[in-house]
Amino acid sequence: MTSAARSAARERVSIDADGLAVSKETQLAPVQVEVIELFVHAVRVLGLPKSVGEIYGLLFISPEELPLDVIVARLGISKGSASQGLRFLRNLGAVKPCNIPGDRREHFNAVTELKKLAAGFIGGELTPHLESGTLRLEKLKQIAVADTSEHADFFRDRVVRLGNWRRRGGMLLKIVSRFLGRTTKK
Amino acid sequence: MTSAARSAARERVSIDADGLAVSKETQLAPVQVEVIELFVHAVRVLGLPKSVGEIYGLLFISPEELPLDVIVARLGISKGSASQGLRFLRNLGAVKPCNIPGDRREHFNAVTELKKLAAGFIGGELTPHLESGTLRLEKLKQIAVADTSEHADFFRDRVVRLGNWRRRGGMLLKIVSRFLGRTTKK
DNA sequence: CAGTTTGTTCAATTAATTTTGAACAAACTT
DNA sequence: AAGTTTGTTCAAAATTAATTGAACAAACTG
Repeated sequence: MTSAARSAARERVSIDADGLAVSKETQLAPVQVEVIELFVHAVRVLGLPKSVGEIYGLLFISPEELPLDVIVARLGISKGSASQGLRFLRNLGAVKPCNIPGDRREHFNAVTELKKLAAGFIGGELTPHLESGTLRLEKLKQIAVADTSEHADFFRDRVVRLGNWRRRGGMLLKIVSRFLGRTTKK
Repeated sequence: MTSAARSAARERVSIDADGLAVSKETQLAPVQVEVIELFVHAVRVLGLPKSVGEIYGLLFISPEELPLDVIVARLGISKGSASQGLRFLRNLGAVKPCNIPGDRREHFNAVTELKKLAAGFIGGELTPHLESGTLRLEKLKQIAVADTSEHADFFRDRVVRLGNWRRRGGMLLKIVSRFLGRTTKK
């Protein structure tokens, strides 16, 4: 496709009632639109940008792997957003690149096993924060033992409590991973 | 304290290296500054505003209950922020109001049991999202059964998978609550 | 009751985050 | 090698979220 042809296609893009881009060439099925919206809401809860939800949602509800420029066209987002969103999702292990014979473009598949998604999110987003919290806590202990104020005992008590919270937080992440690893019926 | 006296106090407020307000009258101990910073980072991870972390952190590391205007003075935040932050924390059950005899102002205590905090956060922030997700999913099922496209089977498969995710998410919240309810040693 | 204290609300401001798009580089094609 | 495709980067623009502060109401006080 020449860049002129691409501009022509762009001009036919319109925005539907829910804010998703649609056009003759890139039309999404109603189910797809709905699933993408669901993921946009879900990633908001996790504190991730909308575009990440759109991209993952589109891949999740697409029967075949998609290259970057198709994602851009179907969602009506910028190439930059798509590139960054895909990198993020790839780092988390939420999408997998795959090669399509006879096509130079890198295609992407959604990883749909909840266990893998959770493991990626825990390892990529949660654990780093927990670890930086651990560092802060060490610093805090130093400061607390050095404190000689009237309230030193109270302060040290609180710092101990924070240590307990952190330990339980770490245990929780393990429990969550283990639970999601099981293939539960019922 | 007259409003003139308050302005005078305000003028002596300065900003330290870490951005926390300090002054002769409202100086925070180094441990306190550190704990507040720790909470600011923690609430960021949870997707809550900085001011909420500051307020909770201050109450957590204060030996006595504090009224709104003292929180405002010690943190150097606006009365509006403090009022909204306290309402949020109170709704979550993370702080408790209490009466101090001979003082008309409402004072606040931090709730420091991890179980209670988690229960409040799960009930106040997570469950509502899970429930709105449930509604979306119902709508999605409707659309999926009505789909007659080439990919109808694939779509229905995915919708079933989302239903499984949601069910497991609900179970997870219960497991987390149960775990944090236990008083675990080691 | 007139004045003060206490706390809430909300429109405007400020700050933080996300998205865009154009410039660029690398890999391929003819 | 010149041109095309594919994808990345990053400064600027747009969007979204948080904070401020002034206006307000309610509850008290003398």
